[in-house]
Amino acid sequence: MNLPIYRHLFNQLKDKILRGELKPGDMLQSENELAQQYSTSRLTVRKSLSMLDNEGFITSFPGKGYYIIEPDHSKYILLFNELNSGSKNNLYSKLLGVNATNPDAAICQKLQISCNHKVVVILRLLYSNEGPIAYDIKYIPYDRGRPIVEKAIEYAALPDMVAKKSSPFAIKKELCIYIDKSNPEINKSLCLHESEPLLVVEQSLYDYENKPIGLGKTYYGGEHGKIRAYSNMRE
Amino acid sequence: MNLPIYRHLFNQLKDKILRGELKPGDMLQSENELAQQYSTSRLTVRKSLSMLDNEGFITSFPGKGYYIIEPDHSKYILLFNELNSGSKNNLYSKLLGVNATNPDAAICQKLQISCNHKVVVILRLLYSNEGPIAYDIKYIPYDRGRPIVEKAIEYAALPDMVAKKSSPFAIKKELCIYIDKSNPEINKSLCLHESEPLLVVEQSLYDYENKPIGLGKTYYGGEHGKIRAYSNMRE
DNA sequence: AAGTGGTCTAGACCACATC
DNA sequence: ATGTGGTCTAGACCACTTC
Repeated sequence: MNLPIYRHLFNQLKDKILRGELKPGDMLQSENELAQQYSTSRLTVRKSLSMLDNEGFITSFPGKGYYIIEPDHSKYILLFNELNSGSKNNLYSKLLGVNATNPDAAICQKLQISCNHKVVVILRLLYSNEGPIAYDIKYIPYDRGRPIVEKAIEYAALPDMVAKKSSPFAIKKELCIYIDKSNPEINKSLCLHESEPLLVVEQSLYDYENKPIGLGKTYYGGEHGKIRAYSNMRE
Repeated sequence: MNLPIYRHLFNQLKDKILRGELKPGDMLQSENELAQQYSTSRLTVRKSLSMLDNEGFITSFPGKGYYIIEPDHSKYILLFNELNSGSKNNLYSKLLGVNATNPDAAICQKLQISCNHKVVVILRLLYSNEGPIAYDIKYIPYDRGRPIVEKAIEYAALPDMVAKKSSPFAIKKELCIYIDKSNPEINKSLCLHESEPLLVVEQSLYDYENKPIGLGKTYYGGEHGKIRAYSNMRE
């Protein structure tokens, strides 16, 4: 035990919120009142309150006070990495092919390039000990001096393929999850007998000026197509 | 302009990180050094650094210093509300039916209740000006004094239906996205001619003791089955 | 022993909201 | 005029790491 004062106050206030004693819209005591009650300084109280703010429980208005927030129930955290599927099973990756081609119009549009712009296409099969899991395809515009190392191609997730340049923080990502029919190529790789609807996770990567720098599609077969997300409430 | 000092320092450091001048693993200058350089106090420096910490750029180790973090490229933010589909189109809700029944074994298992436990089942159709979007079904265990108001049934999202008791913060959510075939009932509502694979968003709600308090499934027809998520990089 | 971050105090001045 | 939160100072002591 022997928590720091700010931790103690934080826990007490958070508890009141979680138990419903403090409801959305309610105003908290002022910083000075809390400082007196807990026999501490204003800074220590502010530390507790800023933590509650960071975790989405309260906001403050200059000259007015602190208020309990109306929680946003639509927000979820989604963890997605095509090479690390929820860490439930070991996932392996096998390179099926790499080539530089002119992709079709839909891909060109998504990458915001002209149709004669060369694109590196990387095909991979993702599988576990029990068999194939997903068919994975990446499109990376081929330009400037951006080398793609062989090892990266087989064992890297999309962000790590393209984020070599500049900073790994200067990257924006977008995910789109939808249904698409499999094609003969995918059927063969995933051991499907006929064309089936598959769950597709499409990953778009942009640099800091919003220029597309990579596009990935992962087609999950049968029972493997389950994407999960969680509320970000602290443990 | 005239930003506060801590804001100024925060921006400068964040810029260095985004431009790649500071890379993952690099150590920052010490609090005292930064305080001297910016002719300010240690507290002001600490404010900047704690903001960078909160936004996932750096960590600190007592006795050692501050270090740039290896960013987690698998983290996404997913916004889901069955009644507010990305705010692109106005979405309406029509109540198809409400009844209290004993649901099948799969539902009972997910709600962790016995098979003779009554469950309130709510069926809704979600549609826009252009036609039906999704078929929505909720399962809420019927027990204790938890009244469900009529208006809530037609116009509320699942978290708002069940979070009346205690605090709206004391709720854990889980989302699972997968493919399922439509049944005749769904076909009729969504104007489908035959059984089709649909994108399903399954929402599980738990109270603070991890007891299930609600289950929702939303079946999206055709082109409407697109779920998006974004990296949490600021603005 | 010296330097680092973690916690904390006792003040100060400001812009803002309320009355 | 008073109270509120927002910013900031100049100290202090502690536990920790490194040398």
